[in-house]
Amino acid sequence: MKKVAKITDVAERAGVAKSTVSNVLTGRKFVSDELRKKVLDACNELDFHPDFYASGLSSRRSNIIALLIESTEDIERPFYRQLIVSCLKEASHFGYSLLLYYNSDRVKLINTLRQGMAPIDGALIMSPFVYDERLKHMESERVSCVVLGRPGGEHDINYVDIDNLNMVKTVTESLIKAYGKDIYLINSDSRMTISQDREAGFEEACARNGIDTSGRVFESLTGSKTDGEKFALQVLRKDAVIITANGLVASGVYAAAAARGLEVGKDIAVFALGTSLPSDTFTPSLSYAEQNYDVFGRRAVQLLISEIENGFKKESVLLENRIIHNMSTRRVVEND
Amino acid sequence: MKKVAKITDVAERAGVAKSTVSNVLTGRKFVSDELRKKVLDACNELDFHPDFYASGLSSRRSNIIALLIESTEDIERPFYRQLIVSCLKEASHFGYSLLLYYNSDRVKLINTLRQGMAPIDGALIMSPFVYDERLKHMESERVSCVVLGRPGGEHDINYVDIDNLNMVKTVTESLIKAYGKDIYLINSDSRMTISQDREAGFEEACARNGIDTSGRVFESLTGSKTDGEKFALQVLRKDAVIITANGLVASGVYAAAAARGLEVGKDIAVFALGTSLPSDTFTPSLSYAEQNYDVFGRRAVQLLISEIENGFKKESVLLENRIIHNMSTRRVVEND
DNA sequence: CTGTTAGCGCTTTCAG
DNA sequence: CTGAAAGCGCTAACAG
Repeated sequence: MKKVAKITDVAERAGVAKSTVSNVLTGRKFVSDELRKKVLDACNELDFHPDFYASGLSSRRSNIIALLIESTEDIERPFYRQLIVSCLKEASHFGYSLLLYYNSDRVKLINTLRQGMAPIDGALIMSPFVYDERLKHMESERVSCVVLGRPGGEHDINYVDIDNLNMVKTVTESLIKAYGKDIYLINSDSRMTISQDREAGFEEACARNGIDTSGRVFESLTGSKTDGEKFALQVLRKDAVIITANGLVASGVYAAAAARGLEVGKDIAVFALGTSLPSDTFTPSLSYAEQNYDVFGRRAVQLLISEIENGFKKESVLLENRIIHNMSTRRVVEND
Repeated sequence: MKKVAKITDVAERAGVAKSTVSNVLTGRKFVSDELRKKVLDACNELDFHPDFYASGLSSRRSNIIALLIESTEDIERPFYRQLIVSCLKEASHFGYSLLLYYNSDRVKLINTLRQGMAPIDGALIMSPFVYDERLKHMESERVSCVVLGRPGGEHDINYVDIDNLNMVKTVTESLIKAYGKDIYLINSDSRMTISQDREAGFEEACARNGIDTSGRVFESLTGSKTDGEKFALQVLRKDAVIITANGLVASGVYAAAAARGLEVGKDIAVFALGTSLPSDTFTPSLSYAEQNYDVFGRRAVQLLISEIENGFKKESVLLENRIIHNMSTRRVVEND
C-alpha cells in the first residue's frame, strides 16, 4: 500500500525547499530551469498531484466557474442546452471547468456567490438574480459575476444580452414595407424579459407606421404548433404578416395557411424570431432571426474570466442577431 | 468593514464548543435540540457560512459530481446536450451540483479522478476511458465512477447503456416481416460503439432471415439529409425498407422517395433509430426509436450517488428504447 | 533564488 | 456534551 505523495515528499526527493516546489507548480514565482526540472522529475517519479482542497484553502483559486440556474427555469429549452454547451466550450478553452448549480432556492443559489462558499472563481447568473437585494448586500464579499440577460437599473455588474428590441423592430418594419399593415405577433410568455423586449420592438415599429397594435399581439404560453394554428386561424387573410416566437408556432401558422388556401411567402408572410428547427424543414423555407446563443455564452464566459484574471472593468455587451429572409417572406427579398 | 464569521465566532456567540458547532453543521454526531437551536441561531445572527475549501480539506466531501467529456467528442450533438441536462436535474434532485470537464487531454481527465485532485465525490465517465490502463492502476485511490456506455471486458465499475443491439434487431425483424427482404441500413460513424451495436443488431436479424447484408449497410459520416438522399437514390425501389441513424438522414430518404414517385409507408418503409426532429414534422409521420437519453443520464447519476453514499455494489443497467411505429412504416401496424 | 514558518478554517480525537 | 489540540496539504511572507 503505497502512500500518496505530498509536496514535502517532492521537495525532499528533488532536494529543494517546499516553497520552491510550490512556486514551480503555481508558476507564481520564477524558478531556474535546472531546479524546475528537478522538481518536475520528482513529481513524476512520485506520481505527485496537488490536493485541490488544500491549495484552494490557501490560494482561494479553483479554475472553476459556475453557472447558476434557478429551477423555475425550464432547463430543457434549447436556449439552456445551447448555453451550457457554449459556456463549457469557452471555459475549457481558457482552462476552466464549468460547475452547474440548479436549484429552486434562490437564497442558496445566491449564497453560493460568497467567497469561499463554493469552489468557484466566478459565476454566470441569470438576470432575475440581479434584482435580488441580497446580491447588493454582498458586493464586496462575493466572487466575480457576469449577468446573462438584461438587468434592470444600474449595477456594477457586467452583463451580456441579445438586442431583441432592435431586432424585432427592424424585422417588423421591413415586413410592413413589403406586405402592408395587417401584421401580428404571436409572442411567448410575457413574463420573460425577452418577450417584453420583443413586444416593445414590435410596438415601436407599428407606432412608426401608424398601426394600432390592439388585438395584434397574442401570447402563446406553450409555444406549440397548436397555438400557432389557433391564433393564425383567427386573423389570417391575404397579405397578412405573422411574426412568431419560435419555429414550432410558425409551423402552426403554415398549417393554418394551408387550411385557408393561402400560399406562405406569396399571399402571407411568416417570420420566426427564433427557431430550433432547421429552416429547410419548412416548405417554403422559413425566415427567421438567428438566435446566436453560442456567442451569447461565449462572450459571457470571456467577460467573466477577464474579470477574474484582470479585475473588474465596466464593459457590458449587446449582441445583434442575424436576420435571415427566406421564402416565407419572399416579398422582402424581391423588394431589394 | 465587517469581518466574515468563522466557526469559532459562532461557537463563542452560541456559548458552546467549536466541535459542537461542527457537529450540528455536519450532523455527524447527536447534539441536543437546545444546543442545536442555539448554534443555528448564532449562525443566522452572524451570517455564518462554512468555508468550502476548509471543510473539504478535512471531510473530503463536496457534494459535487463530475461529468468528464473528452473534447474529441462533438458536444453539440443532441445526445450530449440532453445528457448534461438530465444529469444536472438528477444530481440537483439529490443535492449535488454537476461539474463539467471538457478536455482533449485524456490523461488530465483521468487524473481528475484521483481522490483530492478535484472537488468531486464521484464522476460519470464515457466508455472509452475504461479501456485506459491508467484507470486500472488507480482503482483504490480514485473517486467513485459510473461509466456511460458499454465498456469492453470485465471491470469493477458500474455502467449504464442503451440496448441498441436488441432494439435494432427487433425493428429489423418486424420490418422484414411487413415489407420483405430488400432492407438497408444508413448507419452513422462506424467507429462509434453505438453504430457497431446497431449494425450488429441489423446483421443478426438479416442472418436469421437469410439476407446477405453486403451492400446493404451505408455509413453516413455527416448524418445529413444530403447523405440520406444520396444513399436512398442508389437503392430505392418499391417495397424497399431503409433504416436510418437519425431523422435528418430520414428526411433525405423522404426526398429520394418523392423523386422516385414512391409513397413512404405504402410503397417503401423508413425508420429512424433516433431523431431530434419531432416525428410529426414529417409527412407521413416518421417511425422511430425513442432515444431516452434522459433516463440514461438519470440512471447513471442515481447509480453514482448510491455508490458515493452507500459504497460500491455491482449493479449495472441496460436500458430499453421504446419503438414507435408511425405512418412511415404503416404496414407494420396494419399487420397487427 | 532558498528555506523556514505561520497560517487558511474546518473536522476529529480524546480526555474530562 | 465540552474544550483543547492536532492535523488536513498547501501557499505566502519574509528573512537569508
